[in-house]
Amino acid sequence: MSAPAQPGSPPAGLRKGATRHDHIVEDIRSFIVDGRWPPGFQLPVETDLAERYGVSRMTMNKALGQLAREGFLVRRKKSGTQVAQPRAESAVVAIADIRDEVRRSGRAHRFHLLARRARPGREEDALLLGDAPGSREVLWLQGLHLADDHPFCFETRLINPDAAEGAKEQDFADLAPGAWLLGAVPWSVASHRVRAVNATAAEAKLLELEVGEACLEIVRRTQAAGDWVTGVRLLYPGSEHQLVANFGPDAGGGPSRG
Amino acid sequence: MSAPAQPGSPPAGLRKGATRHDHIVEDIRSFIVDGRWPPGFQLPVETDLAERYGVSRMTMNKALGQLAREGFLVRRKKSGTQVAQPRAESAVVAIADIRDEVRRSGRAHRFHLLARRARPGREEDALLLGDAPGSREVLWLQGLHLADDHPFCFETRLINPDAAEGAKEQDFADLAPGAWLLGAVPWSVASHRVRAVNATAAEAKLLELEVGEACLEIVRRTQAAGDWVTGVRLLYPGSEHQLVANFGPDAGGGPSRG
DNA sequence: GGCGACGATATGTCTAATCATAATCCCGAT
DNA sequence: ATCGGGATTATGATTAGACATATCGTCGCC
Repeated sequence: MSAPAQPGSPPAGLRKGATRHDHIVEDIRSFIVDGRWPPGFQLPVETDLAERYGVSRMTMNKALGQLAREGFLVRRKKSGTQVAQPRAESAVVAIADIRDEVRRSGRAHRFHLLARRARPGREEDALLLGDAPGSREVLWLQGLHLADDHPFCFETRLINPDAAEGAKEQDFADLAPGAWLLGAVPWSVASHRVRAVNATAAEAKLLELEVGEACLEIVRRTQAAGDWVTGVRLLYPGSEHQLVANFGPDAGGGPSRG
Repeated sequence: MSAPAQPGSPPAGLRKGATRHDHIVEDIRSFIVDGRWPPGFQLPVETDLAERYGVSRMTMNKALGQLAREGFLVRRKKSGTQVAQPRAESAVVAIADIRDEVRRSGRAHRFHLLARRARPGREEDALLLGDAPGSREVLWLQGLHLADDHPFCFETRLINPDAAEGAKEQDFADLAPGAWLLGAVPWSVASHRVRAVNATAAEAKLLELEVGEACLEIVRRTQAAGDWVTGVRLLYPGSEHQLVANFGPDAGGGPSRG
């Protein structure tokens, strides 16, 4: 192995818009991801690196701290800083917004409302909401997302009219309820569940599939201020749709870990 | 609406192990997620907040900067700091390590090797690897992950013997290749793809399903130092398996966004 | 009334310094 | 030889201060 290439050389080659610690983060990350610094590699001490890069210890600390939060480095007092071992074979997959998803593939997005009812909550609503909504009135919707007028996603949704002000007055004829809710609901903390299911006869007809064809089912429950706002089930043709992730060692210490 | 509850009150109630900026981050985040500070809400200026919390501006800056990176706040010079609008209906789903997954459900994990061959690369290998491996020799494996001796996941894998030193000598009879690779490969940057597929007759038999039943397919390609290390296809019974995520507005500015 | 320049303002970044904390090393006593 | 305790060391946290930068308002000129 011998000594890996040295960092800290380029004080001149500063890209515009990049701060010093950004530059250092990218530099060190490149050392790690391309293998020049293997897992377990012991980095020089903070003060040393700071001197090599020509920055103060605070700036170096910020850069190393960020890399540690991202999971590339492990830092322990006295022991110093080491390149992290690859963690479990875990990863993180992004679920995109439907409109963005369709548009990114270069097609036109359209929403077609199939059904809309205001009715009291039922037991079966717990499938979308986790908890039963009680006997309060809920808004129930079904619709189809189209990409270039081709079926893309079948949506079944419950909305809490108490939490989503103005929902009762919306007819959702063309506007997808998800898009409308984004602008109307004060905040959302959501939980998602992804499964594979076989298309029922009705679903197959709507999505223009064979009965029993595998579909990707995403159930999302959205809350705000303790109360549920909406629960939605999205059904994508499995052959067409896919979730993609590109990731290094860690997801980067996101917000809701507690 | 009126004035939301004030922050900065508790200088006394410091939990153990929590730093000051951690405390501030949690405090402000709670204001946002439970709706006391709605989207678009204008926060007091940094110096003001710092004074209220009894910390320096640097510490306050660290806390606000972290919340901004997490996506809860939007900061612009002169305009000040605002609570972010809920972004697209996007989310992030975690893919866990298979052993962890099984063990977390309280069952015993076991791997059963079905086939193992060293052979030249083929065109069809591109399905797992993205690119064709050329005519170099590859290691091809198939096996079944069991939870309490019940089929849990069907695995098909290609390994690059040049990148994974010692792979040729491993027989993988009991040790799952994923677990072995974690300890043998210097680093891995992986890309994942999740789809829904119908079980073929062979797959259904192995997983003890009906033919055509919906399954969750995860394809992972792992690289190290520019070369591919392994490509794997994991097939889970769709009814049994699910991916779950709990998230706020953003995934938190992870490592590989470029 | 419209347009441009300039100043005020809030955040962004960086520095040097200090204290805290945890882990390790090392040396001496038993 | 081993165990314990202090010294050492590297990171962690915090602060006050300084300068940079983007942007919003406003004032004055045309």
